Amino acid sequence: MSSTSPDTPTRILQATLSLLEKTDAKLPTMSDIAKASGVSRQAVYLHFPSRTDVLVAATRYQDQTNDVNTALASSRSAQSGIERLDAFVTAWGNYIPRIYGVARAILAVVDTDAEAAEAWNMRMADMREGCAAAVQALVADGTLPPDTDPEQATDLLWTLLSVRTWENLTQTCGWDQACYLATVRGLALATLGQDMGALRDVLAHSKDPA
Amino acid sequence: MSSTSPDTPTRILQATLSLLEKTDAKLPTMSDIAKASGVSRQAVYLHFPSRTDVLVAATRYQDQTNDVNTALASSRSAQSGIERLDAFVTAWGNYIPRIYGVARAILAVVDTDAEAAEAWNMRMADMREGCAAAVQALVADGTLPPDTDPEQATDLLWTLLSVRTWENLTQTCGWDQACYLATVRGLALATLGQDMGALRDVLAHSKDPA
DNA sequence: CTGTCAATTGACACAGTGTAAAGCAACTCT
DNA sequence: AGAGTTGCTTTACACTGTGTCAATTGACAG
Repeated sequence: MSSTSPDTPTRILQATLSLLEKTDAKLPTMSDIAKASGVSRQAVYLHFPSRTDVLVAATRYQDQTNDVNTALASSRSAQSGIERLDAFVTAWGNYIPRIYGVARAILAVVDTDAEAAEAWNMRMADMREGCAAAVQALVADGTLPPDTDPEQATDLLWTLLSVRTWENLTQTCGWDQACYLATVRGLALATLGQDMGALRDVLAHSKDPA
Repeated sequence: MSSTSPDTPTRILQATLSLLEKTDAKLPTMSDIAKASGVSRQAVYLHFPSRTDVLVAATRYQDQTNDVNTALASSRSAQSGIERLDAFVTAWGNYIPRIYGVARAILAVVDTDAEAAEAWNMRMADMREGCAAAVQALVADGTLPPDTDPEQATDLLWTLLSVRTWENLTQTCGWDQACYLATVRGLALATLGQDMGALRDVLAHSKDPA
């Protein structure tokens, strides 16, 4: 299937992704995208009505080729709530670096572009469902601390796992991925899992953040 | 002193702040700023070389009039490390809503504008010193969990107190400020303070997040 | 041979930033 | 009072980037 070159829309998306993945800050213009795709600038408009649409389509294409859901599915098969939480945190935490280049581009235009904001919010809503499911599993186990509102716990987990948090710790503070992951796992379990014994078991085969 | 109208640069900054504080998303253009300041667009360029400079100067002006340092100073007079941490988290957590409008504007251009990024990073570096000082106070008390690297604890606290985290919880998730503050205080203390007894004391006169 | 489709070229409108220059009104200095 | 200075205005322009439009080309299918 890679023998014959893919159709133009696909080539544009692939070129856009490759542009976004090189982290040299500057966001690509339509001309950049066209040049990288090997087509004229107008040809891009033939397939995507606006720059935002290209970016949004690129994220969808990436999600599709990376198959997020498969990555996150493993957490659904976990036994206990704690294990499920940990599996979800781990899966998502390891997925973020793969999407960061594109996420950065979208996030940069989210403040000014309603359509981009919409697209990003939908994507994050999907992820939030994973958080909600993990919290529900904790509730079912009775592992969530009794004075904790599930809704609020979901918000908290969702914030902890946000791309911004990942960005802050790994990009700005310079943590490596392993350290990020260990910390975030520990934090999620410490915050949402009251059963400290189970917590210790899960953390046992995980390196310490330090 | 408010009897005579302030000089033009000041009026521009004040007008910019008032534009930024109405949270109707769209960032003001130079024309918007000029109009709101009651001067011509070119007059703005007479005092500030670029749009970014206006935004940056506006944040400085705001910090100056709000006197951040005074607000954060209270944390320095705290007795124990735990109390100091809590005072710092509370002071900063309550300061964020006051600067959010402007912060949003700066953050929106940070991804595309190196100068804005520089200005924002400096501002956040100041805040980070407060985090570092609070962590140091914990270290001095021996209250920081023994396996925790102070540097890393600072990063974590800094991330927890980031504007993005505040934005996520209060703006996107719709938490009210009291709820945000209670949660963040609890999280900071639970994560960085190992002395659970002292923690409970501090949390005693604070409403529960729920 | 003729349509049709994909893409190209070139031109244009529009918004927003930033530069430049000429003019104008008020204030100060001596 | 005259001269210069300061602060601002008006007008014009260059430049970048987005998005639209129309005419043209090349290839392929019926």
